[in-house]
Amino acid sequence: MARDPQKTRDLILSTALRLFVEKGYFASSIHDIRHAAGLSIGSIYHHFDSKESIASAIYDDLLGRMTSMVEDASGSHMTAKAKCRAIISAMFSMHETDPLTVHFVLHARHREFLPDAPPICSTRPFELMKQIIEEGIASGEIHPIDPVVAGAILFGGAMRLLHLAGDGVLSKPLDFYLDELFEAGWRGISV
Amino acid sequence: MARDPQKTRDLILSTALRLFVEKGYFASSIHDIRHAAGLSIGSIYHHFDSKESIASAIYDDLLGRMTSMVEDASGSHMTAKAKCRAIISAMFSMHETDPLTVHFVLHARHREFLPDAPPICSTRPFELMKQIIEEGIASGEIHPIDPVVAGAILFGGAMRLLHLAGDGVLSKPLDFYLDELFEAGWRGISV
DNA sequence: AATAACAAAACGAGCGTTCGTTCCCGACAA
DNA sequence: TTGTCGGGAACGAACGCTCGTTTTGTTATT
Repeated sequence: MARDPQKTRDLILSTALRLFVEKGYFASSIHDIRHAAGLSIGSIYHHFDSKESIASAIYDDLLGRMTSMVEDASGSHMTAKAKCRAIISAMFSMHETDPLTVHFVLHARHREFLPDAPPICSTRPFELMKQIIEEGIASGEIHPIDPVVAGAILFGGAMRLLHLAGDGVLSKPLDFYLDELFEAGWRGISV
Repeated sequence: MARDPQKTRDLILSTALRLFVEKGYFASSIHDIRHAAGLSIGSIYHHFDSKESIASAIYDDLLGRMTSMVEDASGSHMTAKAKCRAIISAMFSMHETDPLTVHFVLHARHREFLPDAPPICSTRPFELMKQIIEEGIASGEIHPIDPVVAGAILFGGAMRLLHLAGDGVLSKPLDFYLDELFEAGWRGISV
């Protein structure tokens, strides 16, 4: 086995992520991860304190990536409309390149095995989305309705599609639906 | 203990549902249910074959209730718009009277502990919703976009709100948002 | 030589489940 | 009325097993 600590650590994380998504957190034992990664129990516990800390590391990593994705999308556009579209587009293409990550962040019941994690809707990326909506209302781009409702229509619809894609019930790739989805969602909440 | 088999059975189911929602399926042991319900292990296994069959019974029950709810809402209205609104309204009021059930059907990763259950989006109630959307497109009420997209906008937004309500992050009761939500969603997909 | 990295075996708690037993109550004969 | 059966319901100690974790031993690197 390659004696490269960083590589081993990443191997543990990616293997665990794959198993967690495929079979769920509780149905994936440390021994399963050991076997799938071709490592030993000792090696895994050398790099991580516990099974929970593996899940925690995965969660932190993907939350970080999602945050920077939303920040990028938000920072490189001026209008609320362009920002929202960029966010949804980025989430969709993230699903193509890294479906496991998106699946994990959307489907996994993190609070069930990460009891100390805050509810996902109060994490940074979701706070940013809410903020963009509020600015759009303030600037007159978006109907003066409750920001929660506007967010639910626009991003809730996108998440629903991500869910369906994760369950493998969509016949087309996600990008195929992007234009229609965003237009319909935006028409619903724009002035 | 009251020697009424039906009462005991219901007690097991309601207790299990509460624990499953509160702590998750895997974190709730049969012994926990035994303790919370004030029963014995033997009694529980007298009424159910296994822990999984308890979850299965809960799942079947709520899926049945959801199906009849959607069928009622669909049958007592003529237009797609009225049907969709009735469905969302019924789901919202179901959340008020029986939040645990809604939480279970929306949040729980059923496939994780009910491996033989079909994906929830291919169950009866969700098929019915899809069908209503398709009829609305055929009759000219709804924009001729992909039915998947229309469904995601309208029902995905509602489900997002149900999620948020389940996480306890909404300041108002769900009914408060119903009008705004449905109007925005419908404006997004109607002609 | 010292230390980080990995391997393998073993551990003990807790899980879902089993099973022999007890309890309760209606049926029915004496 | 009384007694005694039958059987469904409830009980709970105990089992086998899997889990996450710890301990101990080996290899590689500096």
